[in-house]
Amino acid sequence: MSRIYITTPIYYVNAEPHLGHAYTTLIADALKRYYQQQGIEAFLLTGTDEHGDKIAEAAKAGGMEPKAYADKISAIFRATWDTCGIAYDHFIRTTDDYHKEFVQQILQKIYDSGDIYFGEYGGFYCFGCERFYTEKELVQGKCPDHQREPTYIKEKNYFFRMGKYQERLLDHIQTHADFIRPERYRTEALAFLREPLEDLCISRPKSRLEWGIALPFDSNYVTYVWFDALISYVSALKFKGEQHVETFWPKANHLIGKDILKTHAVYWPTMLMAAGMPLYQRLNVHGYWVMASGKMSKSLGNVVRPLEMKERYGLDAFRYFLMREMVFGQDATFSLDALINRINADLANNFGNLVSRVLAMQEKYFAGAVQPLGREWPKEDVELSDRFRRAEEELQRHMVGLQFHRALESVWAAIDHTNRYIVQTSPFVLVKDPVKRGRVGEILHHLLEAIRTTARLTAPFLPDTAREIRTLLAVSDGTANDRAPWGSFFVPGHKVLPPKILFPRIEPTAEG
RNA sequence: CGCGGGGUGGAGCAGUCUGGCAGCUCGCAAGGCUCAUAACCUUGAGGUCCCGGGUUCAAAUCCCGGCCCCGCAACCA
Repeated sequence: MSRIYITTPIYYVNAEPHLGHAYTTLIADALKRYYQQQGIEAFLLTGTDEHGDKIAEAAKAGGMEPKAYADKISAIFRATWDTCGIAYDHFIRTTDDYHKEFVQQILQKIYDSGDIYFGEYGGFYCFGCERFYTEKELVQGKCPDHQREPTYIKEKNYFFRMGKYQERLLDHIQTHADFIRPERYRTEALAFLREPLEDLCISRPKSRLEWGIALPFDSNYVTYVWFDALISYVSALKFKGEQHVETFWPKANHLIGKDILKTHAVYWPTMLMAAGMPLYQRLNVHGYWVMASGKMSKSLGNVVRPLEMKERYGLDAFRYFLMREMVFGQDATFSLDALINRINADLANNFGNLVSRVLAMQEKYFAGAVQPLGREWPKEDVELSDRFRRAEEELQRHMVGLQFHRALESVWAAIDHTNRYIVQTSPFVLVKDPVKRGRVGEILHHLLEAIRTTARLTAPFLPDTAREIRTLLAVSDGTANDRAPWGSFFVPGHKVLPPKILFPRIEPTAEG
């Protein structure tokens, strides 16, 4: 059986879940559901990144121990994904014991092989910020926060011989066109590699930072972010058993935002090489959500909280908007106007209303009982089923390339076709002629198939809606004959339920 | 010569990799339908695809040059 391993980044627990986190996690979830539907075994990982300066400071500010603070925020992330029904298979925390042990194993292994060495690092250090600044970050030679000159200090630290793997990485990216996608990010990664790679500082002295994983070969140091966070992708599988590492790791598909491209495209593969492990299969990079109302900020009150969106507009509507509106890889604009517009136009008017009108006719004309199809199908019936077949083909093609917006567009083209089919065949007119009752039954049978197929095709994106439609069709969830050919699914006499509003229209005036 | 993204009807955007009648949503105008969530369907108006060259039978798309806008200053994916 083929497999896929899908990961979100592990989210840093210095902030609560917002739009960016939600987007990555929701597409990961949709991908998993899609692949499962295709009969592919999928494993989805998410989790939280909990070590480091900022966490220790935030905890201190709140009068808490770092672990207690991390517990709190991590729980909020987990609860958010649980509430959103994210089908993750494991939730990793970098403070989990098995993770810390595995990180130390890898560090020891690379240290033993000679790719980690002890050296000296010099840089501009601001005692106010407790951090080093690069010359570029300094404003007129001063720390931008404290407006004072940093001190040049030297510090002994451990370094990873990243440069040693530059050629191998370059070669890998060049020979694997799909390793980093979309293309623009692959190009950018190749641009990073045009310059010689410097060795990577991977430690912090405990005197300066205690909240981290201790180096196994020097207890005066903790490992700095890279070896801690990135390795979680593997340690989570390790936790599930060696078998999981073997079967899923080579099929790893990371989903990340463009801000962490360099760490994932350059640091991570070289680390894997040094550890003697296979590289991940693909790095999938998406863009940013840009707020139409200005930069996301608490003072502007435009922070998008996933649970609030779920509460106000419904989870499926929110999911739909994010996946329909953003071109994977590019930036997109977020605005409530656009969200409401999508909900009303695509979900309420086109999709939801279609379900309503079909079920209403089925109820009114036949008390919900499905009618038989004739042996010969008129041209328009064949065209309708063909249109959905085409939609499915297009959807599959677009999903391979993570073109969620186009995948959905394809399904909606079929939905539009269905609305037109109703007007063309006019069952509500034919029904007035008793002689044509049989034909009305056929038309409605086809329309029920259209709805069933739409539910199946949109299930990865709109899981709750798909479930509701199955309920309305009085069909058990995820049955084996879900893929029954068009026309052979409903047994004549099977009763479907009366309509229900799937997506209420939202009056724009009522919302800000 | 910092890096990157973008400029397509009134608005917001796809399409550009892989050249083939310029497409979608909203809005606007006229009409139709009455099964449906005032939803649905049809037709129409509206475009120098930023500009200038080049390649080609054919360019929004490929090549060269130029102009303009926006991020990289975080509660970030």
